[in-house]
Amino acid sequence: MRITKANAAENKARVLDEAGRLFRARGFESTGVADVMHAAGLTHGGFYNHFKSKDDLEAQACARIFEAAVARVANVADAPPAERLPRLLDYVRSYLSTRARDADGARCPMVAFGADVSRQSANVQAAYAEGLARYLEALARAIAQTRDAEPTIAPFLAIDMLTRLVGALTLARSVAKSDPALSNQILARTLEQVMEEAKAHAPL
Amino acid sequence: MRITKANAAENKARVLDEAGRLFRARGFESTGVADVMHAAGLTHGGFYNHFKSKDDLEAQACARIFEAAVARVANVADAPPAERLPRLLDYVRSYLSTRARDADGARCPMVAFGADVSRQSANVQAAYAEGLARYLEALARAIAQTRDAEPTIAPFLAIDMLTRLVGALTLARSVAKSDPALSNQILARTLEQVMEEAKAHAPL
DNA sequence: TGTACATCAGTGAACGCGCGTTCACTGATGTAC
DNA sequence: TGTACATCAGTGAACGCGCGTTCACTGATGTAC
Repeated sequence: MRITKANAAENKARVLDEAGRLFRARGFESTGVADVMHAAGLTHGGFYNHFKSKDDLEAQACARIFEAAVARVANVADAPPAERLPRLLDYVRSYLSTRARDADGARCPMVAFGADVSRQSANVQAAYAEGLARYLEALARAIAQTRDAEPTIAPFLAIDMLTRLVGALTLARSVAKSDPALSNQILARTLEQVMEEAKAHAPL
Repeated sequence: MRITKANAAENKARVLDEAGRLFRARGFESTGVADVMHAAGLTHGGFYNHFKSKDDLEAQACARIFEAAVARVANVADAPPAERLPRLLDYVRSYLSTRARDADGARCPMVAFGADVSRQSANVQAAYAEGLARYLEALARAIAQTRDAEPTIAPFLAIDMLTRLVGALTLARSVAKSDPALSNQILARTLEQVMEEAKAHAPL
């Protein structure tokens, strides 16, 4: 039963969304092609009408996830001037919240895939690296706009902030079930430090 | 052909070492029980003489890896006073080196397993959480000894340092092949920042 | 605009293959006398 | 100390099972006239 071109495109988009969700929640290795297709309401046989291989799906899903992440950061930079710092702080608060930690899969691809990307194919690594570069640019732009001057150091400040966010959320998630007190401590301490740093050089 | 008790214990230790190496290089899911046994020079059938399940192996390997990591950090704290700060700086330099980044598997279990621990069984998570707690204690002790006073904030400083180390090495490893320039930048920037922070409050 | 045919997204069964786990067997070690 | 037997670490084949991928088939859509 052939289907409208538009319908097929919708189906592919739904498959990519479900893949992004499942890959982040269970990892690449533990998520089957059939799982993804069924989550999208399809049977698994049709998978290869849309993707060359599971690898191809991983790479495309990766790119899509980063697009969303970059859009969220761009939302900070694109705000009216007075809103920028508050939005940046909101972003950090949300990133390091217990709610984000306790979600089934990490929203942030760096936290969800971190250790696994370097074990995937070159395709996936390329999609990931391009996504991360874009993400860091967006973050640098957002940070630059919450500061008076020194736009040249913004890329470094973006690295500083991102390493702390990724490290803290990764560690907090990894011990969340077995040592919730330590997990909370890691989140709280890092939130405090990152917020302080973000506000330190903000314009009045 | 039965074997000496001592020999059997040696074999188990060798299996655990190989498991630690392979799990860190390929991840839990992509490392088979048979791979581990063959790496240790044994056939896979005997696996269940030593371990209840693959899960059990993962948990024991995790514990063993953290032991080694804690020992390396304790080596800083146990040094003669004048050697402590230099050793701490050496530890950080080595942790954030391109050599550590380019190794097949990350030596640090937080970087190697980060995202995956929360997908493993409760056993593995418990072993991991206990290991991380011990590691942070050792790091706090090392940091406290390179500072004049304020021993109460050492645990927080340990969290600060560890989140940066883990975040930076994770990110640097994930883009090492596709964007080496960015990868180097992340390592270099974080090294600079962490070193500065470590030296800032050191006694003269 | 209407008709006839080719296309192709989706279906469901089937294929190899690798994995975790089990099992019958071996024979030197450990132990009870 | 020596002997006889039970133990058990290691072997290699076998078991299910789930996975990525392939395939023959379906039938509505898209297209050429």
